[in-house]
Amino acid sequence: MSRYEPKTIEAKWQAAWDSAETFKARRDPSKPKYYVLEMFPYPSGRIHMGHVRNYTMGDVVARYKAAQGFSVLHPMGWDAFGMPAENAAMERGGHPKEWTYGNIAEMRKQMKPLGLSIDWSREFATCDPEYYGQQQAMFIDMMAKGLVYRKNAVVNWDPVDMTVLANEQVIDGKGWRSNAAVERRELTQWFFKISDYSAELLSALDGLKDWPEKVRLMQANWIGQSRGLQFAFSTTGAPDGFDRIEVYTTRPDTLLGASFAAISPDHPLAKHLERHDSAVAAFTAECRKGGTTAEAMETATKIGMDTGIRVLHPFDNTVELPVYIANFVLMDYGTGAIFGCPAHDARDFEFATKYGLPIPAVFLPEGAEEVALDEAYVPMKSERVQYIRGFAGNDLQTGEDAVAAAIAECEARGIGRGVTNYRLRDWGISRQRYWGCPIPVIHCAVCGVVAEKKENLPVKLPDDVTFDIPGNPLDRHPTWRNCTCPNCGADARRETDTMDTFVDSSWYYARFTAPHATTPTIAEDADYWMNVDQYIGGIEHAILHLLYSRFFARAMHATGHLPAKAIEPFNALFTQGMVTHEIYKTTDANGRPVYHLPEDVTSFSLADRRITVLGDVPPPDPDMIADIDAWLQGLNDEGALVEVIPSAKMSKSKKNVVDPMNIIEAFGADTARWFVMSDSPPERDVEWTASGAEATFKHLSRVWALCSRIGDMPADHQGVGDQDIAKATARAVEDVTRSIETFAFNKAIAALYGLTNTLAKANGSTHAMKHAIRTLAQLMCPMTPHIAESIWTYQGGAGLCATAPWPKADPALLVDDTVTLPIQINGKRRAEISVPKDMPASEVEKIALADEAVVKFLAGAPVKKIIVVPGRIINVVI
RNA sequence: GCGGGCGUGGCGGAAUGGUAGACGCGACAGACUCAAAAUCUGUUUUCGCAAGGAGUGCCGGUUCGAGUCCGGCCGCCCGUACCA
Repeated sequence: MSRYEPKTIEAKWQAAWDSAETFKARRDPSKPKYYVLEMFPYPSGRIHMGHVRNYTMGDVVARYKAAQGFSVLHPMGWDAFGMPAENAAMERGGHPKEWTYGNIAEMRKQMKPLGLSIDWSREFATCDPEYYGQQQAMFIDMMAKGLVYRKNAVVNWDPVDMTVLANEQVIDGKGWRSNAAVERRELTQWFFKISDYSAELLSALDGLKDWPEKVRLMQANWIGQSRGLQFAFSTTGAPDGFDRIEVYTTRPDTLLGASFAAISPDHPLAKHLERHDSAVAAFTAECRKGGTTAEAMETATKIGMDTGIRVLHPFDNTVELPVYIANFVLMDYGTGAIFGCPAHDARDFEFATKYGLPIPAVFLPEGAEEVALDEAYVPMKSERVQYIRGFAGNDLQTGEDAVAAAIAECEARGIGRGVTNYRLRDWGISRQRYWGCPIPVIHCAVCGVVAEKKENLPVKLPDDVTFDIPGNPLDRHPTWRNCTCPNCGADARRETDTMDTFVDSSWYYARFTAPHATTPTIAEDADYWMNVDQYIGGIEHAILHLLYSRFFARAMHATGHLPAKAIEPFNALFTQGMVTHEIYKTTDANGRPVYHLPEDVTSFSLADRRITVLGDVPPPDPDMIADIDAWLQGLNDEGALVEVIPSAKMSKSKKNVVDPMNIIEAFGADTARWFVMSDSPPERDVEWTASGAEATFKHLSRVWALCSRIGDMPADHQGVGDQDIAKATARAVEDVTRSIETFAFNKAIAALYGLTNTLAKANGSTHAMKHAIRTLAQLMCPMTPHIAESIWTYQGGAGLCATAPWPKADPALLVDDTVTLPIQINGKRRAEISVPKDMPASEVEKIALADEAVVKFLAGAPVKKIIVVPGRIINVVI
């Protein structure tokens, strides 16, 4: 066996897998199936270490499950629509299509050398007409089911990208991609009725046992269920048509603490008033101005304007409350109007204090006397309080009980009704962009909005477009835009909005089960392959992508494209951490930071200092160590001292990136794969270090050398310690198996180091050594499949290592005949003894008490108690 | 503010309530070498020559026994927010 040359063997084995179609997913009713999916990439043009980590994790699971005898589906595709392609076209010319498919080809070329066990025959891009045509078909089906609608809506308008953003895409008042301050505009938009499923999307979270608790919580908070009372105030002095104002409250138990009512600046009453009253118009304009930027949100003070209108308290018509327009009341939550209870709401308190409104307390801490409040008293709803202005239930009760009693009482009196509210809004999917899935509808002067006929699908994007003017090229493309009505044949006009790219990624997992079908899915394939057994991706998709996918699976079931069992499409979810790297920074003459690529700096360890300098500087003479500073001063610009900023997410602007291609070139894919799986637990960030990568390569070289040594052993070599080798191997099988099952890849790798070290020191018989290293190859195969194949073949393994059944540990080898038991005295470890594993506790006790060290420690003191945990520990209490 | 997570050697991190620090990095020493690199063999929580102490952010509790469970602090990270 020659030297370890990853390049040679990796290309060789990848070709062997290809020609054997090792990873082709086959529907095999005789086998259990396993569907592993990693979140598919956006084709930005280059793969990064995050991709390597994500796809290696999925690959470890896929290869392991295949070895366990599952029929595995492990596909790959491209989330290929979206703005960057258009931006590239605007900046550099060219066409989004060419840019996208060029990037896909480039990234596929970079991904293949990783040796992932992917069924590439199922590959597709969401911008393939074959894919988005089926998406259009489903859109039409969803229209028929009433899951799609159009409405005028105030939307978040991104002035840079010139498009509408969903609420989910607005972060701190800024566009999630452009980072530009979002404006408000009113447009007619297409929506998916995700809110129909609010209650179910929330309650079904409980069933997702194999999802991270964190993700379930984030989704639950996003859906935002609340229970409260909706009721109407009667008004006095209001314009015609506004004799009632509906309000929603989650604290109806505090109704007798009401001191004002407030409506949103976007409330219909406010809009009516502003048309007739310039002072109101000025005020509402003021409210709308702020409130988008991050600082404005932080510093926003509560402002209000008394409309002069009064409402009557529902319990007492003689009590009148003023109606304010207030900037902190949101139109799109509840009814856009509130009643203010300053005593028990911090926000209302601030408002009432500012405008001199009364602050009557409704309840007090248990046992307290009524005193003037200097801040709002807002106890937990689970806390018991003393009601002094209650109207339902006991005087002493918890907030929860009081709310329930208040709702019941109000319903009985006919004042309002209990309502469950959700924060989740319908999903606005219209985008005024070119590079997306066209919404397949036609606007006809006679028939109105009509769905395109399915036989005319896909509604393909036109190729002849330009991006020299901002806005949507589809809008100014007459031959594409003009069409005939599918209903009446009259001249009509195509919808020019395209779909949010989150729609594309909301069902790709289902499409992988039948990627080239002429319907969105095929029942038999979906039945066999769904659900995704293990989904792997970044935590950044905890809310949007995963919530939309959960909705879409339900919609696909409702429209007959997925079986009922697939409405929760992802059985298990794993969210992996990022790959981080140090940042190397110097400062230029103007004091501005300058960042340097990892390959452009050199680090040394000198005494207890770590020195990092620019350029490829040879390490200092050991004699200089005494005077490092003098040595440093002797360096020119080339060797300037570099500031090292620890562990940050890899980012091009900070130049702390390591190109996976360079690593594969230098050390091979197996090294890259092993390194990203070692050290850190997969859910945490992993720091990429050059020394770690090198150490990995050295380790794989050692394994290679070990394989070579075993291969050179004479067939009749007897050696010693075969039993120990068999035990160490069985132990490793057990540990690696359990670790992979629990996603503890770092621990699996630790166990593999352990077995390698044992074998390197062992001198067993040729037979025992060969068996052990073949097992080692199999255990390494999910992580480092190429070197595993070479070892497997070299040591006489049959067929491909990738298709060999996963090794099983002989349980007899996992238990030792003798065990070492530590002896504690009063909980402190003082000695240890070695005893046969099934020695009765009474015997163990005797031996322990007779132990020399124990006798010495006891010093004759009487033993109060002795605890023997079989096979574990002995504790003597004195 | 609210919700969640996490605090263990120089570093990344192990540890079903049962020998704290597996495994890796780094460092140190030795072998090989004219020398260096590579490789191999050791050592490496800390105080102590040793015997023996101490030790998992801090304080307290439960337990024969606590990194692990409970209560209270401190610190860091993530998510989220005028949600009535």
